[in-house]
Amino acid sequence: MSSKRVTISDIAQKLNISASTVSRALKNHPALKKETIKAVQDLANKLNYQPNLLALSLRQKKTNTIGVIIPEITSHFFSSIITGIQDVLVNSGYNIIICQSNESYKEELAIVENLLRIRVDGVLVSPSSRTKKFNHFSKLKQSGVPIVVFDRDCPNLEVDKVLVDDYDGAFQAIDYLIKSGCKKIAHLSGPKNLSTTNHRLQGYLDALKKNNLPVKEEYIVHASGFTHEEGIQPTKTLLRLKNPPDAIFAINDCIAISAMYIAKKLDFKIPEDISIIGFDDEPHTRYFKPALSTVWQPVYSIGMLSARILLSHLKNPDNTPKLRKEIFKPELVIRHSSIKI
Amino acid sequence: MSSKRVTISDIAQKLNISASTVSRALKNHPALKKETIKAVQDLANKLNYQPNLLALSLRQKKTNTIGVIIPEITSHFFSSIITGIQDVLVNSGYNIIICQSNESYKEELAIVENLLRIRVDGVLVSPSSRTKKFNHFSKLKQSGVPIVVFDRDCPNLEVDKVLVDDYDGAFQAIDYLIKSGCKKIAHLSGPKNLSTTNHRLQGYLDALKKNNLPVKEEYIVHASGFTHEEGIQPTKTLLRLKNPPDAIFAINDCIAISAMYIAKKLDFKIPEDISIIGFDDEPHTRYFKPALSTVWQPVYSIGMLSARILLSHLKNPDNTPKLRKEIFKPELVIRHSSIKI
DNA sequence: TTGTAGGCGTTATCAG
DNA sequence: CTGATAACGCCTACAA
Repeated sequence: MSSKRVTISDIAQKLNISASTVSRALKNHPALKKETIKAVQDLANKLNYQPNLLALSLRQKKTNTIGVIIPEITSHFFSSIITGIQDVLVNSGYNIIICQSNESYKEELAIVENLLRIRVDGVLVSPSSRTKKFNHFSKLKQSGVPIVVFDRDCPNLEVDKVLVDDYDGAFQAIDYLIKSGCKKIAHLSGPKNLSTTNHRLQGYLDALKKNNLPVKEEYIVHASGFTHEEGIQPTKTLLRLKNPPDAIFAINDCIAISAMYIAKKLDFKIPEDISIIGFDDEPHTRYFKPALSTVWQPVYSIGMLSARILLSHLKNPDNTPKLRKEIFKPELVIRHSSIKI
Repeated sequence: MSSKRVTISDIAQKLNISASTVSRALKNHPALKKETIKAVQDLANKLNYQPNLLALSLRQKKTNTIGVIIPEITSHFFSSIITGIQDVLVNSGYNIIICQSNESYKEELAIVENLLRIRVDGVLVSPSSRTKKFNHFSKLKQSGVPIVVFDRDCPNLEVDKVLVDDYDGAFQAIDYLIKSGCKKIAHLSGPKNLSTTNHRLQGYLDALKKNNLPVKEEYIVHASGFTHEEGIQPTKTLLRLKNPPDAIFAINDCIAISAMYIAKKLDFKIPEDISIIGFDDEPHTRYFKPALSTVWQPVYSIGMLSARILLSHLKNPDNTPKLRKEIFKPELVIRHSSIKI
């Protein structure tokens, strides 16, 4: 930061008036003489005056900055949510600090400390998959920083939440697979103890139950993360079973794509031999051969709504309305990697 | 931001000492009595004291905040660069404000104004594809804010730059295609007047020339952007030519994937009838069938180096070493969407 | 219509 | 070893 930036008192001096007059002139205070206002604004422009938001923040105890904590930014899922968040918040004059936890609880803790120090006005967070305690978030809340949790739930944490009905998304997918004739449906699940993982697993289980299909332990395999690489081994485990599945429901599209890749390598025909359904509807997926069936989530809306809810808190800081828990419905998108009903 | 946050003077009062003593105790000033230090730190912990970085920034004229301007965050390319940037900067105690221009010059202008106002210590920028004048960046520089431009060049702007040898990447790809026997090579180019677009186009042209192949105007089609959708129509234009190409070099992977998609639809066999090569090496591409040949760029390194160069300026604010222009070499990755040599 | 004074939270400087 | 003071840039209640 340069030290030679022009300030209000610089302008005041040159004009032989007081700093407060300059301050008022800059915001067109009605009680000022028009000439004064004009003189000040002209000089301000000429000198390229930029208000120092730092000083303003300090005075107003308000930084107009929001912290956003996500597991990682390179996934299309989270970066799309961020776009939704930014579109709302930037338009309301807020700055956004995006922080990646890299799925690490420890980094998440450090991030929260930092956000506290820089005095963000609010926080939007999707916790890491390794986060089991949420005290750090409670701490934020206790310090008066409103929080909205999105996508991944923090059970028992009493804050506003914007989630997706993962249970329903999974249920729809499995129900469809069964109706299309699949009987041996496997689930490439995600990291354990994550709300999204759990809910999708439960949807899977209940859909089987409802259709009187047995649950086979060996058909449920957990990937340790959400990348392609992490999908390879679990898929192999599944397809090398003596009695391999005739359908795979994957925790997300990357894993589903790995599954397609391995399935083809092992000479399974998709969808004749095996149906595959993913989750997220990433932009690439429709261009695969066969085009991937998947469960679409309203990513952009998730971001927007989370931001809007946070905004509403920032506007009425005092009143504590009852907790909001918004749940979006996902939609099954059937393409060609699963048999049509 | 809560008003009930504990400050240095809160601690001072409770301990009946002065604020300056507390300030010193908090940073283990050697001249203080150990008991004082302990008392202060204990109380600080107990009260969950968090230093107000705002006040610090105001005083030190230094915000420890860096602005990053990119066209959009949802592309894997830019989000990976950001990760490289963050890994370097966060470790050095900086906060990062990520701003999306959405490929709009106007938004870029607004972003620069804002960054100036919040007094960022430095800026990393990859300009929008519609930016033709760089006065706003000069203004930043004149205000004493160091800038590093990455990936997309700003011709005639005298700042440090971290670029990729796009010319070479294109040249390698075309040369390979020619050596593999392709004779009618088309180029799905990108938005005009972008440095990366121009350099890749030039590499394409020169590789043809070097190999004594004629340049056909109709084989050069510009996509208006970098998304799948924007690749569809240009590909159709190309493949419906009376004399369609036997190879397509696409400006990026998304466009290349669209090209593969359309080519298959129109019954071109890949790579027998037509070879396709993309640019970027996005993670999905290797899982396509056929796996996409492409040009890899060291995204993470681009981010890291840009951040490091910026850091070096922040550490020695006075001396103006001569401009750095670092150029990474891309690498051709041959998979199955192009004929092997 | 404009100026003065005080304060937001912190730390460097000078005193004691 | 510790305290008082001033300053970073801005705004606002109060005064004139």
